[in-house]
Amino acid sequence: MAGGPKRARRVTISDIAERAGVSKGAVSYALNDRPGLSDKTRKRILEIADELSWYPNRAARSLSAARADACGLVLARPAKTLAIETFFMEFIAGVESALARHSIALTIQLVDEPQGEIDVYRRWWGEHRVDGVLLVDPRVADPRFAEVERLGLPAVVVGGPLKDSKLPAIWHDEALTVVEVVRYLAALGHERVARVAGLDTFLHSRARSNAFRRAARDLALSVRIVATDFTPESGALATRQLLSDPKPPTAIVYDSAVLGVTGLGVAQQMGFSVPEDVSIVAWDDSLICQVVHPPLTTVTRDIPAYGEAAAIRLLAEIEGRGKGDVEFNRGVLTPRASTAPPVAMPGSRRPRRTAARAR
Amino acid sequence: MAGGPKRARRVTISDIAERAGVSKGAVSYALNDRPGLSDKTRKRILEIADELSWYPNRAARSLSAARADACGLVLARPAKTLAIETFFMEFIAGVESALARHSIALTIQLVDEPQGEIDVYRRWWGEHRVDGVLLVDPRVADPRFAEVERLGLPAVVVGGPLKDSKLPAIWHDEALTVVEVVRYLAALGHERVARVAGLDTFLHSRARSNAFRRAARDLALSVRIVATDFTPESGALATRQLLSDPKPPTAIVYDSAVLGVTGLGVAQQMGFSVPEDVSIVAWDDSLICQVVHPPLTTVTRDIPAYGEAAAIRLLAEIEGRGKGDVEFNRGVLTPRASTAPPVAMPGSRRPRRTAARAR
DNA sequence: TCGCTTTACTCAAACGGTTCAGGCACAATA
DNA sequence: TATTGTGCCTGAACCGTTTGAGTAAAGCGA
Repeated sequence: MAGGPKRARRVTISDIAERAGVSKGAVSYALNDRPGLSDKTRKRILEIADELSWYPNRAARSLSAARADACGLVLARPAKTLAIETFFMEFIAGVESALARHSIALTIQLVDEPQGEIDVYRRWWGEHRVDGVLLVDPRVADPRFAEVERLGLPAVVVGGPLKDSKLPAIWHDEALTVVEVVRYLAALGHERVARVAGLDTFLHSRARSNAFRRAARDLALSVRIVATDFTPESGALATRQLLSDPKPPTAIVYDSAVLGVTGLGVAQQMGFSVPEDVSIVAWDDSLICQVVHPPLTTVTRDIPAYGEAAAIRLLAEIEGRGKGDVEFNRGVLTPRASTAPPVAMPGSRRPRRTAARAR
Repeated sequence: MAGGPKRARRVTISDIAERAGVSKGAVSYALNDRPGLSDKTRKRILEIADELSWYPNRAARSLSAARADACGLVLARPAKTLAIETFFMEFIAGVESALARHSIALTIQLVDEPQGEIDVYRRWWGEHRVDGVLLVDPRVADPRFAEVERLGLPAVVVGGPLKDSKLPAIWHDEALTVVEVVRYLAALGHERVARVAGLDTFLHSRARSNAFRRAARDLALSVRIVATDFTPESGALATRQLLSDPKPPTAIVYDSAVLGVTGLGVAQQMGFSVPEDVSIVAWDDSLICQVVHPPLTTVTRDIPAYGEAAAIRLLAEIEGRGKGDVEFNRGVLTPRASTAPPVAMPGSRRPRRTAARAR
């Protein structure tokens, strides 16, 4: 009671019915564009609804329609890496724009660990809080898929396709893009390429690593892959490892924008000039890749559009008109100044230092 | 019908009542820990509920309790800048963690323009979709406040305090932090300082600008302020403007991490050495500030904690036990390598170039 | 034994929509 | 004229939960 804001009683269809001198049922028909009313009455009801600025009570509607008019997204990455990875914010923006068109809300929850994610799905579905969910960051032997199927909770996996689950997925061909990148580096003349990968338990990261190794071997390039946990710290470490090698790679492909930018910094700090001594490619583009010097060559995807497509597929799934996986446009290479032909340094152990930074 | 997932009928309190041989009312009392039941019956009911893995149907509960058990957050910045600013993701993480403890969902919507934001509030409140909202990025003469008050929608403004509205706000003392930063730069020996501000319509940005100007004048420093729209492009432009001056500032304070990193890049590209020729401070910290070279001196705030406090205040407001504004810990200066005493260059028009980049 | 309180429940009405089976008036048809 | 529609609308049940009113039985003091 202590001085909370006054809550005006909100308008219901009964108010409209009373005012229009008809029954609740008639009002419902009018508001939902269903047949069985004369145009005159329909128009009058709609006008009154508008005049009273009526909005349907979602709880009431959900209760009888058994729909929540909301979709869910659980993010299970540590808050620290979530924030610096622009992927998710862009993805959410895309999902949102698709859902908003259908007046469907997006409910978000952040959790610490994968098991917590499953608990959220159970609760959400049990409470009828969501009609469906998007599963991101599919993992190897991911326990979420079986649980979601068991619950009967409509879901779309972002990334895939999945071999061990019948859940629909939206994905794009990572392998083709990887081949494009490796071929590009080979064409520039690179013979020793490396990849700083993300978590090897993530399907997409693993798929890229496999494709990378294969593509490099096909082109007879020497290849090294170092795994990270997507944190800048681990990316810096990986870069140091790679560049400390007696024969360091002349091109490094990073699995995210953050890793790429971090790697660039470390390389420059170690006295390597980019792109002269080492070329750098980052996987997802982000404005941060464009403002560093040199700007990074990246693999660019339209992430908001990806999110939008995922949401559209989920809505189809919820309405029971789902039909298999969706293949999305693959990422394409956007060359910038961080990649160039390697400067030959036959036999030399020490990198050329064009812009040495004092200790 | 076309092959959508099968939906198992979900458990209701009637099922529990039947199984326990009691009425629905009794079940409700047991599940809500209300008096009027013997311990034995209560225990039995709870066991059955657990066994059937029952979850309360939120729609039904909302309908009778007139609560939505959800809070809303509308983000009205362009998707592009939203994604690169880590502030919001961190903020959301904090909000989320507080709400999750009360099993309250967070509903997010992105809109293009401020008017759309108001429409969303109207709809959300009309539909009983949320119990309250957090208003971010308060502006000068912000139309949202009056509308939210008119609706009676519980809200907490993030940033403030507000002069022209009775809405509760959570804020921290920008002026004190600004003074700390300016004093620090003055103590290092800087005599010409500049600020690359965000949108001047944002209250927090304006507050910082005012405090900045005053603090610099108090210390007899020459001061320049350039406004941006928070995009990297506008930050780059502002930096170029400032550094093209015959007597360029020897220290620039940027209003965001993105602006700061962009500014650093531009400065270095223009042949200015950081921190020798120009010191750089960025307003919010982010890992990206730490991985560039040199790492940026920043104003650090605990943003997740800020979000958490905002959510807690909002919950209080919703329950009608609100009590004025909340003052949060102000940001503190975290000095890193991007700030140092300026290198004197008496009369020289050209900056010293310690690490000139070609062209 | 009676009256009174307490305990432990039941019952039914909300909450705000949707939906379906009528019903009434009027027109068309046989 | 009787029958059959048809258009337009009403009334009531229903979705799953909360909640206040009602009640039967038990407990208790006198």
